[in-house]
Amino acid sequence: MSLAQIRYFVAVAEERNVGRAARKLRIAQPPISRQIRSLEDELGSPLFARTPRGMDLLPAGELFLDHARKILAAVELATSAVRRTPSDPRDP
Amino acid sequence: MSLAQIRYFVAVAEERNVGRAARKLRIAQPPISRQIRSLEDELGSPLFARTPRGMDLLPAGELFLDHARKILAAVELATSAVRRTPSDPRDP
DNA sequence: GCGGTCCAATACCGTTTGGATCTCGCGATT
DNA sequence: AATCGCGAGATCCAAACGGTATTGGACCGC
Repeated sequence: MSLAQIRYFVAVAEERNVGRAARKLRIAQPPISRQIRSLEDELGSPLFARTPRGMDLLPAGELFLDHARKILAAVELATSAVRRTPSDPRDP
Repeated sequence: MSLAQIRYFVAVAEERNVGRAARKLRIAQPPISRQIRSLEDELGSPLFARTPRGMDLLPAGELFLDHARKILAAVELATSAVRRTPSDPRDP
């Protein structure tokens, strides 16, 4: 599992549509399809139901979405925390 | 930033030594050096002080270590949560 | 019913990234 | 002074990633 996969997953879950998620992320559609599938494989259960209109979150997907957001928030918190802490106070 | 980088960082922080961290992770030493350096570059501040004996955590490193552990814990929590939630109750 | 449209999935390719191996340079220890 | 352990750099190769082009399936208006 990679942070990129998690970001892709959240985008698709929010857009309920791979193509829109791709445009939002400024990336092509196929990579997102692939990463989502690979994420599902790794987790051992599908996260979305594929419909002709797009992607519907399954219960497992809803559950994972909560965790995914927490992970991304933790990453942002970590980076901003360190960025605010120069090793030398005269640095910034 | 990648989850691998975070895992490497935690291992080095715990071992205070790149070589030992490498052995623990069953990976070679140079990749870890590179990833740590790339992580520091991305964060904009060094996390370790390089000494002839190994690596000493700087204050920024201590700070990041807390966050890093939380990130990894969140990832583990997310995966185990989903793994416990088969889409079909007859699955497992 | 039939072409058009929108969707995700697949196939293939070029590039990038990541790890392994080998080597060097620096300090500490004796 | 010699050696040992450490992190870092350079290079090579394999794996992963993203992009383009294309396919296949479900719904739409006509």
